[in-house]
Amino acid sequence: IPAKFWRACAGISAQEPPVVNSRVYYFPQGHIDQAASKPRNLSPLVYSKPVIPCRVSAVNFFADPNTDEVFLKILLHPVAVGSSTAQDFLPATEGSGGNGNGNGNDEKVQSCAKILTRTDANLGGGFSVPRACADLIFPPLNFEDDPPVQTLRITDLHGAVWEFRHIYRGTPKRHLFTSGWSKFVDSKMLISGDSVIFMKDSDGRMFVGLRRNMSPDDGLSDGESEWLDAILG
Amino acid sequence: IPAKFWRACAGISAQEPPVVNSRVYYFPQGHIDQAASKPRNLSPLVYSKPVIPCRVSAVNFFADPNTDEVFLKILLHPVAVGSSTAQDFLPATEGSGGNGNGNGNDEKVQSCAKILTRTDANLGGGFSVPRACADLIFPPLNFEDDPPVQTLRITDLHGAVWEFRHIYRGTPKRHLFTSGWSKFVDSKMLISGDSVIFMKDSDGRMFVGLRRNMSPDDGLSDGESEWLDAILG
DNA sequence: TTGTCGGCCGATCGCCGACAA
DNA sequence: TTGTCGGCGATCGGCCGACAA
Repeated sequence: IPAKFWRACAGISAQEPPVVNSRVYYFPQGHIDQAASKPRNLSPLVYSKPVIPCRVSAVNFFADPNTDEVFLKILLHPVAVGSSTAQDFLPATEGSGGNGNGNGNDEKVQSCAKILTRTDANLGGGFSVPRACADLIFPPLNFEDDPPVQTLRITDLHGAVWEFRHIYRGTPKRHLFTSGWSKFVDSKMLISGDSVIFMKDSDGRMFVGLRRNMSPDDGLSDGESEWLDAILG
Repeated sequence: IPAKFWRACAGISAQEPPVVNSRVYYFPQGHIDQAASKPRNLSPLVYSKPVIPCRVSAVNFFADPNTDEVFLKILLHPVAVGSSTAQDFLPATEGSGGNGNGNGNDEKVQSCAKILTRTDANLGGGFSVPRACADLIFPPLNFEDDPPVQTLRITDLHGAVWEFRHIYRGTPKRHLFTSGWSKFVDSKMLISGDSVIFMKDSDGRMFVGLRRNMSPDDGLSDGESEWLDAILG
């Protein structure tokens, strides 16, 4: 997926991806400790060392086919210790060689994220569209219509297109998604606490990405929370 | 699973399972040709031979955890060619040594199979219980009630219990499953042409097994069939 | 005896404005 | 501006007898 989408979906709390040709340390034991699946195809010699100086030879951006969660694949090559200086290992924010990430087309992408409320995630319910999202991302409604309404076609990070009925109604007036939203929540298995990120590129095409809630106690109904509290004391 | 259930579910067209200690021929190439997954852990020497005389050392009965389809695991041990006679390789119907299959408790099991009609398989619909099934397998209804009705608890081949509302009604009167049937069809992903087999052991406990339809053109709606016919000419 | 259909009733889905935070 | 709720209309699941094969 394009780096610009990755940035928007990873969110502000995510670390900036490393830059191609920058130098980093690889900690084999830390990798083993934190990785969900064991690293493969690495010689036992690698594991015997506490730290290995490396050069970032490639950074690629992906979205998980099942969960839509974004992640990176970072290709590392070991380098001789003598050929580097301490400065090379500082967190790089600008390319130290060939303004990298294989993505020169870093056009501006407007994005708007929202954490889903229980009402948003409730199946059969709709989605309260944040005002900023409607103004910045979606095509303007014709407010002479009563009610103003349009059907949006928004692409997810795998290229699948989702349709949402976008309507401006109620008292006081507000932007809502109705038809299509429920199917999206169901398909993506979204629960309250998760986030959706709506994006628009310079051509006006709209995209939607997800960020799953990592806090374990969230995404439960009030009843479930109380029940859990009772069990855990 | 018990051999008696396996027999009932495999049906009359299935070959009788081999008997323990009987002698059979193993055809490696035939195995490779017909098996869905390649046989493993066999030395290349085995594949080089067209046929290998074997002794059946174990026969075990299983039901696929996902599809409920019954199958056998037959453990073979190669035997020296000289130690056998032609008679040993005839299809055995009675044990040639130690009345086998590890299942002496072959009590009588009453069973009744039915091929599902479109109406049976239609989600939201019921199930027309064959008269023989109601008479032979299920507990008798109290025909003084109006309508006669009971809830049956029937165990599948994995030990899961399913509830069916069994009612005798309509004009003319007939046996039907209503509540519970739809969920069963959905969970087991049954389509018209598949079969259900109801069984009762000597203790009166009821069981249900499945047999999937192997004919490829079946299980389609009329519209789908016509459409397929049109494409295929 | 049993396969298929139309009717119909109740449950659920999902759209709505009201209201308050 | 927007989260939650109750209302309620449309849709669908699923139970029913009629009727014919």
